[in-house]
Amino acid sequence: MRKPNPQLHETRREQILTIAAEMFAHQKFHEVLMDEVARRARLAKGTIYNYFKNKEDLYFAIIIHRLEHLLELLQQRVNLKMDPLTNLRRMIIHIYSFMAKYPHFFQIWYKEKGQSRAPTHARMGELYQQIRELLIRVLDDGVDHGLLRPHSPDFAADIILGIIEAAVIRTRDCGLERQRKERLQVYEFILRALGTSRAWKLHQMGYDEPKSETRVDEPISE
Amino acid sequence: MRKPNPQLHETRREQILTIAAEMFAHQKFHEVLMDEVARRARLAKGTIYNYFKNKEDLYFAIIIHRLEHLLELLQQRVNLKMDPLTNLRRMIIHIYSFMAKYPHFFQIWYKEKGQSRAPTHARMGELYQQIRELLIRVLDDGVDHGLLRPHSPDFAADIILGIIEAAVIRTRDCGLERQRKERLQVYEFILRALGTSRAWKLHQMGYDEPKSETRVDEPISE
Amino acid sequence: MRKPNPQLHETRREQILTIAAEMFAHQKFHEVLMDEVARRARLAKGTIYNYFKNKEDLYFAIIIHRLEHLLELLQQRVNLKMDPLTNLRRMIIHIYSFMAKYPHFFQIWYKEKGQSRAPTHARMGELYQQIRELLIRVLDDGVDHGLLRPHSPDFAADIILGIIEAAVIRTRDCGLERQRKERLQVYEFILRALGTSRAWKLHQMGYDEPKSETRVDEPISE
Amino acid sequence: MRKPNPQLHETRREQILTIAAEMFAHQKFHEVLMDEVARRARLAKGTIYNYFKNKEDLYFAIIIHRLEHLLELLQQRVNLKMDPLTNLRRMIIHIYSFMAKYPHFFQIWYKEKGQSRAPTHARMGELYQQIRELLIRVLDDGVDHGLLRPHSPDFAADIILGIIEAAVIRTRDCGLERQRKERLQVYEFILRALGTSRAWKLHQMGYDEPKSETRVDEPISE
DNA sequence: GATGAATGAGGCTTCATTCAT
DNA sequence: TATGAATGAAGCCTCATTCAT
Repeated sequence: MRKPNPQLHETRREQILTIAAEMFAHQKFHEVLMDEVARRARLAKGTIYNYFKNKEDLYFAIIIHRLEHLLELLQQRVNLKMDPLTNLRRMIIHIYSFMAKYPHFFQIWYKEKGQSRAPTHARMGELYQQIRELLIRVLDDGVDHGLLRPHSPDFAADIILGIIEAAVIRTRDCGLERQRKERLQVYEFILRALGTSRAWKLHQMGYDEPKSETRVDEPISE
Repeated sequence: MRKPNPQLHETRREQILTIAAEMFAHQKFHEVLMDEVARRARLAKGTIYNYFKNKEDLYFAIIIHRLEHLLELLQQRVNLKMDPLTNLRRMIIHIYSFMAKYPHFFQIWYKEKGQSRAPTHARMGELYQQIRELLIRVLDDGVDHGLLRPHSPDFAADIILGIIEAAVIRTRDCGLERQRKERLQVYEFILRALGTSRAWKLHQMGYDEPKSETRVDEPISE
Repeated sequence: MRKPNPQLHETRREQILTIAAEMFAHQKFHEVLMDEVARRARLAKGTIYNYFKNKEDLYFAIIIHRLEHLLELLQQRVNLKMDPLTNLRRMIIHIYSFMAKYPHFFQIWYKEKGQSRAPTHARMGELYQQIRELLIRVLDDGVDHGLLRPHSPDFAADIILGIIEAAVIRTRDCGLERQRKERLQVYEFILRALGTSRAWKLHQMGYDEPKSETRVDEPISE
Repeated sequence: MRKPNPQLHETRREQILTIAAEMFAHQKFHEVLMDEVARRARLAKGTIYNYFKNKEDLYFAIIIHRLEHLLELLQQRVNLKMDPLTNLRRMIIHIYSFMAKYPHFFQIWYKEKGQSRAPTHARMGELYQQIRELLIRVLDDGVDHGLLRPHSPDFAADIILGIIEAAVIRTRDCGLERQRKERLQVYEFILRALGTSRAWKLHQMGYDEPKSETRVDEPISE
């Protein structure tokens, strides 16, 4: 018997996750076959079941896995002690980039969100809430600093996420340059809707786009 | 001699459509059983297949059926010779109301939109485009009248639909009063983002909300 | 209520029989749909059931109907007081022509014959036996007249029918001229196998082919 | 680790083939239930589908499997450098024996042959042609050696196969001894029809039946 | 007699999951 | 841990037959 190798185990798990994510994104749940998942992962069917309890478990693991990464990334990039507009901009840019980078994951999430029944998977709901709350804190901070007009932050947060989603779908098949423009357009759209006139001036002067920010265009390492 | 009765045929078809729409909205495709559809429609299993070729056909018939109604409604309510803000407001309000009224249909549509592969059902794509084009014409008209700032109408149309979707999901389980506020909030959010200062003034003076408009709160007869 | 019209009833029945025969000949039993039979007969599905108890009844009715006609024909054409070779020749020619003319019927019969289980339909077995017995009587007569070598008439009868079947299948898609040659070849093959040298000489002198015989090439009226 | 065992796979396939062959021979296609096939094979229903794509595939696999065995056997037993009469005799005897031994298979083949539409299964047509061509070569050889009268070998081949079929059906329920006589009778019938007088003499002297030939009565191992 | 919508038993087939190796 | 043949519950769908009109 081989030594249990947690490293290898995690790698295999991720492989399966990646492959399955692509499949679930393109096909309905019932159209994705465990046989095919195994075949593409170059594993025996039974092996899949060493890593995931069942098909549904695999399905939700995909969403959770990605959401955890996204949350982690956002927590790193957002600093409530910094400029609120920069934070808002980063939220938008990173969520957009993340969704565009993992369209497969995103589409699954997108599908599940539309499902109204009680949180299909508790952990998924939790993560979504955490991302949403981070955005709300950023928005509140903007209001406090007189950069965003007073507004319902709940409403704004949900609508912002909706806008990003719509933008990602729109530019699903576009190149990076086009996507970079799109996410800027999204930011400006939101700034027009929520920002004070001061915020708009600052934006036009480039104060919400520090040089260091340029890194977001780089591939986001997982 | 039993006469063929096309009237009855259409009625039956609609009955099945309504019942199935509810089921597909609450459950995934593979969770909806044709047996159960038949049971709820108080019909024999085989009878369903006299009206729909198969399960998928039934599924897409639901989407198409509702989209046709929505397009018809919008075409009735929007008049390009009238005030552009009123038209925009009506588009938003009616799309929102329609989606809120037929959450089952909406959720199916919402799920299918996320699917990127070639138009699963050509007719569905057609109808979506027609609704989108109507919205674009309204936006262009707004720009021409100096009520909306110059902007990319494609971008704006997709983002507006995304916003409405997000708002509908947010208020999915709320009462009518709450939903009425929500859709107004959506309109104002979009007006802030796209409107000129003149448009905002007109809105605050109520020029974009003629009294006759109140009817949209009434149930939309099918 | 219309007067019951036995004439019309029989006509309808034959129409259905003819159409169904063609279908059963080209497709397996389970591939033939009552829906399709009705459609081709330009009748409602239920109407078929006014003429035939069920699908199997229709199926066997086809075979029986044709076999009755064939037997009747053979009884008319064979006269045991006449030349045995002529009778044998006529048996072969008429069975061949009948099978070639009604390939659909023939193929059904052919399929059923291979089925070993107890006479699927008693009447069908009866008719087959009657045809076979007529052939045996002709063969016996030939032996009695010193035209056929002594042989087992049971064996010969079955083998002759097998030869005719094989020949019909061979020339299934050939023209009338080709088929006329084929059936002559069959007769000669059998005469070589069973005939005495005297029989062969008579055949070559044309004694077994009186002029009146030419009529067999004409369409066989039903 | 469970090794893939191609041997076992083939064995299972043959098991199913054997069981299904019996069922298809006794019942019509639509009367044979896959459930029953599985039950008799002592396998789960789904397992059948690991070996055969569907019911039709299983059906044709039966025919093809048997035809391949028959062709192989004939190729072993026929040697064109040897006496043509012996070869003809062997062809007849082996085809007869094979059909009599595998009546189930034979009946399927018999049924399918009557079907005129384009080769339902290309491989089946191929195999049939190969057997037929082998027989034609034997007949041609006989003519070349002055043992068979000049004749159309196509006609003769088809008629010979038809005769054998008819003989097998006749003796379907008879014992081995009776069948042995029957196939000799078939050979003699054909020799009378096609043979020269020299051939008949050689036959009566036993030159076409070398002692080693008696083995054909032994069970044909599969 | 004619019609054809409705019926529903029962077929074929799928595919997630298990488990002996 | 890995394998993949076997499992069998359960789904979709068909289609012969009925029966109210």
